[in-house]
Amino acid sequence: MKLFNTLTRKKEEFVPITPGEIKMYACGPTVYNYFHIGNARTFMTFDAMRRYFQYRGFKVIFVQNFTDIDDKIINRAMAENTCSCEISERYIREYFKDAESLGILKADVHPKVTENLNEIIAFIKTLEEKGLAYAVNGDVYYNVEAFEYYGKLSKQSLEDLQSGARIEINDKKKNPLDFVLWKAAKTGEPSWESPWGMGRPGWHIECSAMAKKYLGETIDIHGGGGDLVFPHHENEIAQSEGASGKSFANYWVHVGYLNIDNKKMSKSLNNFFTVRDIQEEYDLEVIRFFLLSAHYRNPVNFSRDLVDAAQNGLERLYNTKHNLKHFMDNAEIEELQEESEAWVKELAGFRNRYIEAMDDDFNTADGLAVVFDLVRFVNTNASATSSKAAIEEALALLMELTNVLGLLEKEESNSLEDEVEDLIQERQQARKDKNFARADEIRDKLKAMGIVLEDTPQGVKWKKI
RNA sequence: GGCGCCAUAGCCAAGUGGUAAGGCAGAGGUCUGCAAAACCUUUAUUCCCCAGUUCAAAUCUGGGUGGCGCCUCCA
Repeated sequence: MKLFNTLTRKKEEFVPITPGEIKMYACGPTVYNYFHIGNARTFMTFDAMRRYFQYRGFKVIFVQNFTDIDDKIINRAMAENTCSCEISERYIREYFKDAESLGILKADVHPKVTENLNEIIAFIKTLEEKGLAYAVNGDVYYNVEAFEYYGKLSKQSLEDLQSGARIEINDKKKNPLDFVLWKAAKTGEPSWESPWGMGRPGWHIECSAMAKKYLGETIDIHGGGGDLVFPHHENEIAQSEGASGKSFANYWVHVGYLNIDNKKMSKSLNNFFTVRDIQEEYDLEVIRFFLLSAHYRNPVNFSRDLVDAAQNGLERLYNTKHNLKHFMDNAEIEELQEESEAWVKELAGFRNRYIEAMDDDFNTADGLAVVFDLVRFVNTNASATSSKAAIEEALALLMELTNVLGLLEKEESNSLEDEVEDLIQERQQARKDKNFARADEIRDKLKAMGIVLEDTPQGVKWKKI
């Protein structure tokens, strides 16, 4: 299996620390609002990667944090005249709702900053003892000049970074690039006791502390959105490797941006759509499919037209699933027969091609292309006259390859209201009587109710839209 | 100024040295009472431009052009 590593800017053969096991950490959201679909892309990508690793037989331990103490949360709390805990708790709840709609499974651990203060403080103390951090009036800063590898992830030297620095002058810092590990409390803000006085942690330290607590000093994969490379992940490396003297993460994985009109969707540009917004118009599985149809490292543009196209593509997949189920329900031959045996043998080839594509740096676009090839193959070969065993195998493979990506998991209800059943019956009779006007009338009526009818040699097939 | 990414059909998008996957949309056809779904055929002698390396380049090298990102909170 190959994975692109930001640290080396190359695709590398993936070798876990412990054979068969993957320790994975992804930076989660700061919970002060619903998350936008740019965030969604990152969360969904790591969810899909995790599922794929599991599919390939790895035991995966996946940690994704919540940043539940931060300026933005505090500001929002003040604006709403409430405590920051109320804001963060609310948006953590909302995170899980949106995540579920997107088919994102819960991580093994979702640690919160506020529940890991001891670990964070201990971590900062270690850095201080090692001469990598210094306290000034209740603040504690990381001394970037004391860490010789600072810049190794972003491939920038300290000098280069400084020349382009746009950060504000702060006389407390020895170097403008020094970043805060602990902030002295301001009045009215939540704060915790520490050796440096009351205060709260800086943003970067939390991930170092929590990754260490839940996964150990060296982890296999650390990921996040591309905008975290610098400074967040660079700072995490400085903290974690400075403290342990060991490699922090062997593979750094970064997800490309989601763009609007070719511009990065970001909170600061205010050009974002929240997942909540989109959900009003689309089933979020469409978004998942849309995002998966491009390689995770490439930028993706977001527009209604593109999502509409994705919706049609996903529908093709669902149609095949439903057609196969329909055939299965109507199959007359149970056991595998010679005619089916021939094409069932070819099925495994699609799995192999799929794995080959996905093993190459998680190429979901290529993987989905294989799924579509399978769909054509199955649509061509499987029919109601195939044996049930054969159709079952085809359906199982389709489900296997799509479920890995979190697609086609929805099971639709197979019951209809009596009124609808009656109408379908009436239409069948009308068709028998060649009263096509009445038949079409009923079909239109049902369509208006969201039920689409298909006449097949095995009877009427319907689906809800 | 430093570091980096991207450019493939009407649209989206794989492919990173061996002669252009897949999806959407469009056109024609098969099936159907008509549809729907599905299937078949069709849509890039060519991969932003120029030069070079090579038996061979969308893929490698150099130079352009255009777009984007990080260096400030952001997934």
